[in-house]
Amino acid sequence: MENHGKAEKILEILAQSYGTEPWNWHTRRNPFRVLIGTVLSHRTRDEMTDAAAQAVLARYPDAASLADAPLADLQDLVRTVNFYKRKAARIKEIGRILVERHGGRVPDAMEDLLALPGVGRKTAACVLVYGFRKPAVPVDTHVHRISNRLGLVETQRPEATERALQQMLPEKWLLLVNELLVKHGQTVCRPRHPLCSRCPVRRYCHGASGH
DNA sequence: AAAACGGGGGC
DNA sequence: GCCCCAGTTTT
Repeated sequence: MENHGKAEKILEILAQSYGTEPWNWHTRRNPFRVLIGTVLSHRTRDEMTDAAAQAVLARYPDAASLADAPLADLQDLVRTVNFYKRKAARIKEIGRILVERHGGRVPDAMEDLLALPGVGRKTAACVLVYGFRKPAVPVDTHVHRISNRLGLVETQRPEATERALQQMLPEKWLLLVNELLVKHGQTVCRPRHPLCSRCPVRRYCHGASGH
């Protein structure tokens, strides 16, 4: 209610500050690309992830080819991302499961996505909203922290933040809320030592430090 | 609820 | 050298 308008206002300001350019593996409505790119991105800076994701997807553009990829080649292609050995095995296994259980395609149900190795709610939400344009909110540590700091939610668990944001936000913002809050979280509203004096939405913020 | 996983870039 | 990072899984 009160927060509906507030959330939208905040996102409008952040969109002006940071732009609305989507992350590159989100640019196509391709659930497979979104899935693989997002799994590779876990706990890894996006500039490290991008080249790896592009390389994998260029050589293995679908589930069937990924399932048959040599593990050593996958490891080599994704060597720049964090947890690369585990992730190489995971995306190969994801390919195998997609072929075996889903006809080689990415499922569009949260429950099916969560059954894939290395896929939690955040990754599943990315696939749903970026890949399928279905309503979902990817909540990572930035989104959770900033939503609380701004007083949009008062939640302990990310899943509660996810539900609240999805209810609060008009559909047009679902594609952008994650990227805008992540960008804000990386540059200004950092986990420690936030740069509140430079914050474009500080007048909405409950947790501003140093006034 | 907290720890483990696990590695390269930036300061 | 130390600290950080678009999470997920396991204890």
